[in-house]
Parts: sequence; structure tokens; C-alpha cells
Amino acid sequence: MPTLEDPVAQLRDAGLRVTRPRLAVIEALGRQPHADADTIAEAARDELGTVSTQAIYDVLKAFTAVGLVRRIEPAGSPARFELRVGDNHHHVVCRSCGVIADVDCAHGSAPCLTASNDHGFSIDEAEVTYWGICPDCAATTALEPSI
Amino acid sequence: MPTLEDPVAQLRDAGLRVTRPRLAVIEALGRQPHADADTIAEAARDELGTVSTQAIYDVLKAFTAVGLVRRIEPAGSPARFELRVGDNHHHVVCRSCGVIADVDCAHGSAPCLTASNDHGFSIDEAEVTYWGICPDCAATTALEPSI
DNA sequence: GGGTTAATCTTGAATGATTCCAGAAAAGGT
DNA sequence: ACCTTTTCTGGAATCATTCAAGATTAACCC
Repeated sequence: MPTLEDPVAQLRDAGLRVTRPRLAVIEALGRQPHADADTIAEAARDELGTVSTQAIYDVLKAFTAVGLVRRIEPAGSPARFELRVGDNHHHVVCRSCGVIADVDCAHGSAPCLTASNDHGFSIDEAEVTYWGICPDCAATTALEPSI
Repeated sequence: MPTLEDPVAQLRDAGLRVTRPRLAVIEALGRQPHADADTIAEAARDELGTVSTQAIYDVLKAFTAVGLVRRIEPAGSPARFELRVGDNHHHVVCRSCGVIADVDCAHGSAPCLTASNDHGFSIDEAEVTYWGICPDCAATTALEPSI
């Protein structure tokens, strides 16, 4: 019952070599969606013992290039990565702690929105980022009105 | 006929002191919307002779804090700044050269979109970034099929 | 099962944007 | 004019990310 496709097959399908660092990155992302490079590196090291930071960046770049993962860069935080599910979904970002949650796209496939005036650009994607406060931070703030 | 509000008045209204670097930044932004910190610094230096990079960042931070300018950070480029016009508009970014153009929001005031599932977040803004190729880059690419 | 080759990983240093710090300068209220 | 607070200067520090060169190793071939 592979809810997640077999990682090895995923790599092969993408035309990428199967290496331990790559498998570790896939697994790390499966466990922590929206992780940044550093978090992924730590997770990979927990599993493999040691992996260079550079390897993580290379792996993430290779994955992004073939569309295995999607790179998102919310303003104010380092780049985050997520296993791409093929759908074109969006994100809610907490202004306070930076956590990210997925939001399904209400309009189907990309581009899910049409620009009112495209200025002659040929648009292929509409990326939506919702900004707000997550439930946890809202609760905390309520308790500490002003430091 | 102040199409742009008087910069001095803008600063005073915002409760900020009126200084030469600040006026220079406002003017630079008026001339080049979507400029990054470095570009603004250069423009300010052209006008004032010399200004520290730090001063530019401080000014931009102060302006952003009071809502005089809006900071946008498209993935892959340094932060850009624009004079906030109060409306809640969006941006089209060229994947090739990075130029940014404004796109009016079709839905009025922020947040102009409603998340399909907000995960309990209290959302105050929906930021939309359209990605594509600008007319100039499209023309160039057409001429040079593949380098 | 070895050998070959190109892709991948390691180590270490470099870059670019941005921020931190401490002191000097200057804006505005009294 | 004077004083207080904000703002600006100069220089160093930080963080995420990338570059470079050589060592490994996965995958394909015989």
C-alpha cells in the first residue's frame, strides 16, 4: 500500500541516480513538509550519519529541476521544500512563527487565476501566499498582550 | 498638481523625521518602482553624493514599518520596494530577467481571496505572484532558440 | 564479476543580501 | 540656542546559498 510512491522508483522515473543522500532527503521531506535546507540536512544526518551540506543543496536542486520537489520562498524565511504532489496548491504562512500550511487551490489547475492585465507577459503560474497568524501564535499573543 | 503627495508631508504624516536620505529614497522609488535596496542606494547617492548602505536599509525598514512602502520578495531576487498606493495589487515577475510589473487586484481590498481551508489561521492578506516571461525576454528567446 | 565513465559527493572557501554594533551627527521640541 | 531622541556612518558579522576542485561511486558494458 504505497501511499507514497516507492522513492527508488521515483528517482529512476525522474532519470536520477539512486543514492543514499537522495533517499534520505525524500524521506525527510515526507516526514516534514515545508522543511528548509538545514532541517533537511539534519534529518538526513540522523539517518546517514554524515552528509555534506553541499550534497543536500545539490540534491534539492536536482529534485527541483526534474519537478520532484517544489521550492517555495516565503518572504523572511529561508527557502522551503515540499514533495510536489502535482496539484497546484497554495500556502498560508504565519507572520509570527513562520509555519506553513497547505491550502488547496479553489480553481483547479494552474494557472488558477487570471491576471487582470498581463502587461504582455506570458503567464504560466499564479502563486498565492496567504499571510496571517497561526492558531498557536494567536493563543500565545492573547496571553501576553504586550511584552 | 501633486500627483504624488508631497514627500515632506508624507513623512510628517507618518510621524517620521524629514531627512535628506529619506527624501532621496522616496524620490528614487517614485522614479523606479520595484527597485531593490542596492538600486535605491545608488539613486540616493546620485542625488546626495554619499549615503551609507546602512542608512538606506534603515530608511526602508522605517518606511515599511509605517506602511509608506511595501516590501516584496519574489523568489530568486533580493527584496524589492514600492511606494504603497494603498490598493492591494499584485505582481507579475519575469522568470528570465526578473522584471516586475503591477497587476491590479480584481477583488477590491485585502484579503482579495479566501482560502479554501484556512487551518485556523486568521488571514489578513492574500499575496498573488504571477510568474511568466516578459515581452522582451520572449522576443529575445525567440531569436536565440538555444544557446 | 571487474572496468569505465559520467554523475554525484566532500571539503573548504567565496558571495550577496542583510543585520548588528557603537559612536557621531542632526532633527525637533522647549 | 539647548537638549533629547532619532537617525546616520563605518566596519564587522551573519545567514543562506553557491562556486570550485578533487575524491567517490552508481550505472552500464563486456
